[in-house]
Amino acid sequence: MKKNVPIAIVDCNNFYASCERIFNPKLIGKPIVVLSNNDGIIVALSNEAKQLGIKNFSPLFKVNDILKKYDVAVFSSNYTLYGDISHRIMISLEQFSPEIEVYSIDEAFVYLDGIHNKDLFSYAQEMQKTIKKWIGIPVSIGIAETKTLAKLANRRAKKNQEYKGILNLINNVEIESHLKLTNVTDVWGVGRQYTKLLNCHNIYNAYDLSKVNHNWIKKKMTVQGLRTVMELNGFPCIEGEFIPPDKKGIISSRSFSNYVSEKNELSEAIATYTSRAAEKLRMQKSVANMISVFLRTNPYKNTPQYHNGCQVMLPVATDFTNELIDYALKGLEQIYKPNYLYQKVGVMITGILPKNILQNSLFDNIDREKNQKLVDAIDKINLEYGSDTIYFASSGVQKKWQMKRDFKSPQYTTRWEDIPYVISNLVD
DNA sequence: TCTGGGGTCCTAGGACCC
DNA sequence: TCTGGGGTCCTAGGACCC
Repeated sequence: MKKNVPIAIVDCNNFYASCERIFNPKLIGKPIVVLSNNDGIIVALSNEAKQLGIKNFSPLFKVNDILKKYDVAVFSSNYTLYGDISHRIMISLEQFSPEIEVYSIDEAFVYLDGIHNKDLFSYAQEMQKTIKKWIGIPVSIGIAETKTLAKLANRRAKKNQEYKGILNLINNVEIESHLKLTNVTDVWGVGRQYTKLLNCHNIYNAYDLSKVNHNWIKKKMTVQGLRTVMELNGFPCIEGEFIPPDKKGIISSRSFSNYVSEKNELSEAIATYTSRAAEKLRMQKSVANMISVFLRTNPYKNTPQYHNGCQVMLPVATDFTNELIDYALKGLEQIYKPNYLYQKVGVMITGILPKNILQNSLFDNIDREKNQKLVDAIDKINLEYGSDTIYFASSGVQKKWQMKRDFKSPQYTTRWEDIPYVISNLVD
């Protein structure tokens, strides 16, 4: 039988909080929290903050008192910074294996083909030390024969001080006890709904789950559930993706800092989000033939509720910002109703195709050559001088509705974004 | 007063075709 | 009165992930 390749999952500890700490040594040993967009909820905590009993995903207003009382350092999220740190970590990991699968901003699977089992632990220690020394971020590493088991090992490594952040489950005699000590809800692929269902059938931990009947689990949790069970038993069946595939849908949406009712302000927001989505579309060298627009009031609030969305087909697939904005605004026109307190709007681009196979249409009356030069110029300037250096006037200049970021840290690693003046309205 | 944003995969069911 | 079988494509909705 073919031997499985050892898989390590390298996961940054409290990533966003750790990023904020790199450039601010005064924060070592101090509690830190990082907020979501719009400063709405907590999305990352340092260990010290966790020890104060603060929970992830708590709304800021519910924990304000405790934050003040313990002098917790609070940051708005700074994704430009975190993305840059993430990139550096991934580059460092390439020293250790030719096969790295970047799984999220703070995690990567590292395939350790050819490393003998007795050496895996020290190899992982070397990775951990390197990332701490070069970048300053602490990581935990789980090693196993499948991704699901590696994730489980990682969790165990993180939760138990004595492992110092590394656990190898390959040929590990205690594997059964590790499975029994992992709640089923903490298994990769099991969320809230499935936890409820499994608990109803007396399945409480990863070990219980590994023993279920395959037909039963497929019926209850689709083939994805079956894959999870197989993986818990050491049979890899979740494929790696080494080259990230093109996105099939690109969403851009934000909550407003204050409620918005006016159509012209909603239009500005839609134009702004469409610009972002179009930029991403061009980055992956695609075009799209559908744009959806959606809006909604605040579901938590006891005010008149309205949410709606609509899809607009484009006659010719495109990646031009101005064209996409035109169609998005037509969509808004269809669903907008006055007098509601809107909390959020967004756009989603779908029907995505590679640009290089784009066919010319007989009915196309847009000067595509001219538009191409325009967006190329915009992308080039925004890349060099920071995003939003130039933008379409329909996006608005004042942007009263724009999200809150009251606690943002400076741009330590990327120079331009925070430079305070902006060349606006060069282009319409 | 204040509750994120951006994705993926899978299935069921309807429309349509021969 | 009788009312097939098999295939494809699309969409909506539900689950999950970070």
